[in-house]
Order: sequence, then C-alpha cells, then structure tokens
Amino acid sequence: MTDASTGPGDPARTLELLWDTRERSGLGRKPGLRLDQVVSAAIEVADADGPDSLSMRRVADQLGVGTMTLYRYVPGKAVLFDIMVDRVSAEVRYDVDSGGAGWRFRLEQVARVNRALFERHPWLLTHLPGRPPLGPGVIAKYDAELRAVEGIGLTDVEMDSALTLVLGYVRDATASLLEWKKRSEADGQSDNEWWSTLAPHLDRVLDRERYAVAVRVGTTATTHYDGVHDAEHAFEFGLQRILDGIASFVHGKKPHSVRPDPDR
Amino acid sequence: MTDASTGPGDPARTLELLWDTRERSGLGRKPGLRLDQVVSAAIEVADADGPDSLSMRRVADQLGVGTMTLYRYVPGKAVLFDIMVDRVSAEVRYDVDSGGAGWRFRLEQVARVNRALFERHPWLLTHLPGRPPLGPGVIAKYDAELRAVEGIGLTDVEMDSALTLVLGYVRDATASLLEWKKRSEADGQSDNEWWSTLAPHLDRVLDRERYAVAVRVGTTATTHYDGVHDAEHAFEFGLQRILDGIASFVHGKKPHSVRPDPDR
DNA sequence: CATATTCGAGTACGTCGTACGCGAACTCTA
DNA sequence: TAGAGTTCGCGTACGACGTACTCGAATATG
Repeated sequence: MTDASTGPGDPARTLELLWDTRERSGLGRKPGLRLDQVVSAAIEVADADGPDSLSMRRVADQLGVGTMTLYRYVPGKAVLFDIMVDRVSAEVRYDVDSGGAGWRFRLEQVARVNRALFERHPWLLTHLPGRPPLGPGVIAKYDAELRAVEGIGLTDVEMDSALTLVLGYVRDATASLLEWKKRSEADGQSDNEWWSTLAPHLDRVLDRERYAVAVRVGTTATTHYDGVHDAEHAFEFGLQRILDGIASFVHGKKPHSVRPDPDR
Repeated sequence: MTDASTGPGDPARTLELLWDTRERSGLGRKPGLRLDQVVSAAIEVADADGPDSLSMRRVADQLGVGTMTLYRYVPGKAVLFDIMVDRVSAEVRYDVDSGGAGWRFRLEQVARVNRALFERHPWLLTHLPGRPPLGPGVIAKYDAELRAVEGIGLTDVEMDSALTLVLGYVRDATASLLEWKKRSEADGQSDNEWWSTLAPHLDRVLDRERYAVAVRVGTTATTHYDGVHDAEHAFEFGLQRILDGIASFVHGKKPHSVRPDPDR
C-alpha cells in the first residue's frame, strides 16, 4: 500500500492539513517543500494577480517546482483554498476591550477589521463560506469576534446570528464595492464615462414615466457623491442600520443578569 | 467591412442586446435563432445542472446548434450572463400596496421575493452585481422595489442605501445557505455526520480553554435547532434586525412632509 | 547491499472560452 | 437572370485549466 489516498473531499484529511498534524514515517525521500510554503505561494499569487489567475500551475511556477508536485502536499485546489482561508484568518487581531467601550464599539471594530481583511485578500470574496475550514485561524477569529457580543444578554444562538449578520454584511458590501471597481477597469471606463455612454442609448428605450422612481433615485444616488465616496457612504449607512437593529434587540430584552455591559 | 465587431466589453452593444434594439439589414442569410432562445436555453441549463455546468457548449447542445453559432447572437459568456440576469429579474411581481400595509411590510416582501428568486436561480449568486445590466427587467425590478421605501421621509440616496442593504442581506444569507447545502452533497455527509467525523480530530488539537466561547457558541448554534431550520432562524433574525435598524432611522428623522406613510 | 517507501514531475486526458475562416443562404442590383 | 454583396452556421484550432497515472530518483531500514 502506498498512499492512504483519501480523496480531496475527505474532511478528516483536510483537518490534518489545517492543523499540520501529520506523522511522517521518516522513510523514503525527504520532501523538498513544506505545506506552509505552498500555501504562502498560493496566497502571494492570489493577492498579486487576482483570484482568477490562481492556478496550480502558477503556484508551482512561483515555487520553482513541477505542477504535480503540489499534489504531494495538498489533495486538490479546493482544499488548498480552504487552507488559504484559514491562514489569512489568523491575521486578524483585536485589542482587548480596554476601558469597556461597549459592544457596539467592538462590533464596529469587527466590521472594519474584516473589511480590511477582504481588501487585503479579495479572493476571500470569491468563494462563500458554508462549512468553514475549522483550522486554528478560523477558530481563533471566530472566538475573538464572538467575544464582542459576549455578556450583553444574548443567547448563544443569538450571538452567533448577530455576528453572522455583521460579517455577512461586510462581505457583501465589500464584494460589491470591489466588483464595481473591477468592472470599471475591465471596461476601461470610469463611472462617469460609463454613464454618459449609456445615457443616450437608455433615453431611446426607457419609459421614464413608468419607471419614474428608478430614474430619479438612480441618477441621484450615482451622482450625489462622486464615484468611490458613494460606496463609502452606503457602507457606513448599512453598518449603522445593522448596529441599530442589534441595539434595539438587545435593549428590548429583559435586564441581563450576567455581566452587564456598558453600552452608551 | 463585415461585423462592426465591438468587443465583448462594449457597454453600448450590451445595451442593444438587453433591449433587443437591433436593426437587421435584411440582407444575407436569415438567422435560425433568436437571442431570446439562446437566453432561455442558458437559463434552463443553469437552473437544471448548476452554474458550474453552464458552458457555451452545453447551451449550444441544448439548442441543437454548433457551439460557435452562439457567438452570432452574443459577444461572449459574460454578456450572456448579464442578459440572463436581466431576464430573470423580470420574473418578480409585487402587488400594489393595497390597504397601505406600510413600508416595513413592503420591504419584508421584497426580501422574501428576492430570496425565492435566488432559490429558483441559484446561479444568480455566483456573480455579484457591480454595474448591473441596465435592461428592462433590472430597471423594472429596481423601480418596483424602490417604491417600497418611497414617501416615508428618506432622501433618494437613503432610499437606495436602504434597498441595497436589504437586497445584499438576502443575497448573502441565501448564498451561505445554499453553499452549505452544496457542500453537504459534495461530501456526501449530513451535518451530523460531518460534525461527528470532525469532533474527535478537533478534540486532539483544539485548546478548549483558550477558545471557550467559540466552542460553547459553536456547538450550541449548530445543535440547538436541527440542520436546515438553523439557517432559517438565522435568516429571520438577521432580516428583522435590519428592518429594526431601518425603522429606528426612519423614526429618528423629522416628521416627513410628503405623503406620510402608515407604519405599524 | 537489497528492499521498501516516499517524493518529484513529465505526460496526457477532458474540460473550458473563443479567434479565425470558409461555405451556404439570402437580398439586392444590373 | 447573373452576379455581387452580406450575413449566418459552425468546424477547426489554440491556449488555458484541474488532475489521474506513472515511473525514476532519493532515502531509510534490514
């Protein structure tokens, strides 16, 4: 028998890779690489040239090895991606809540930290979570972020839901923002150029009375602030609405017995 | 000169396709297909076998034509996708607000309608918007949904932001839900099987004290309700929080002069 | 030194989007 | 009616992609 050769879809094998739990027998030729290096190279490529150009061949080139060599360290691209996710999740750091600034401040912090993470590694946005890779990075991040809403009177399920809500929002908002930018570059047109190219064509076909609201709001929304700041304002608006919504839920609950938290 | 041959990235050409604004010269061989049929076939394929199996070859097979024939009707796959998006956007219908149920009811309606749309066409979740295809379907949908928050005292920019917030939430939540399901099927393991496979391995490496909160909440959150209902509760929680957040913003504003709206 | 085991990686297969070019079908003009 | 001009259908081909298979090279143990 040679390899245990559990397929790419085996969660147990993936866990071994995530936690670097593997016992080499000592026999045979020594590996010339470590999983670590493969993951680093992959992240480097994805960061530099975008997620579309993340291919096994490119990663192998980056490392100066043959393409198939990667498969000695990783069962396939999907799992490699999972490991990359776990790896960069370990980048996030939260200060301990010095001075008891309150849960709202902490949750806002979570939002901003994650937004920065997504901007640093846009390829995080290309695949959704759904059964997250339970490696050290992801778990540490989850733990740290849960503590933002710990002890404010929420049940465990509600804590998870609230955090999921904030993280999901940041993901979606950041993704939209970056996708917008990407299309601008792909078309080679700024937003203004895009609009002024389209406007005359639209004029010819669009029923401006039937869709009066869309026309009014659409033009206002895209011209009120200019370009990028638009998206920035939208991000802030959405985030504050979500925090408001969580706040009214928290305050609507009975006085929480455990560890009251100074919120405003 | 043969084709005007504007590349796949030309927004003006895309608009022509979206609105079916094209003047055939009448010369030359008659086309054996209409754009309509190409789009329908593509949607059919994507709905049936998932977005990953949406390829030009499959669409062509579905229509019984050669692959390259499609390129007579569509400049490339990306634009075809845009047209598909516009097409299914035309599916949504909203009742006129009979009885003045209020903006909150209407916005909730928007959320549920969009969730249903995403579940009917999961491939909508694979590409993000970012410069949406401004076809008749998308514009009609945008207009109808803006009317849910029209006349309640928001500025145009705020109306757009509020709608974007709700739509983004539904997108992200639905995507997570479906991705979770997909992974279950890919692994061939139910959630319980997945957990019970992982638990012993995790036990060996996980520092349960350092990550006490994650362990507690993680297990509670995934076992409190069973499986699918979990996600259902999370969806509802998030949606209500967002609506609460918008509500507190609306109520916090000065009495709106134009067309007061019965809320609650 | 023989044997067992592990690693590196070349080759190859099936998929994808799509550029190019040519024959067939069609309308118009002379 | 003959030709010219135009448009459509689509076969062929190229360069990517993920990865299964296979085999020689390297290394440890007996």
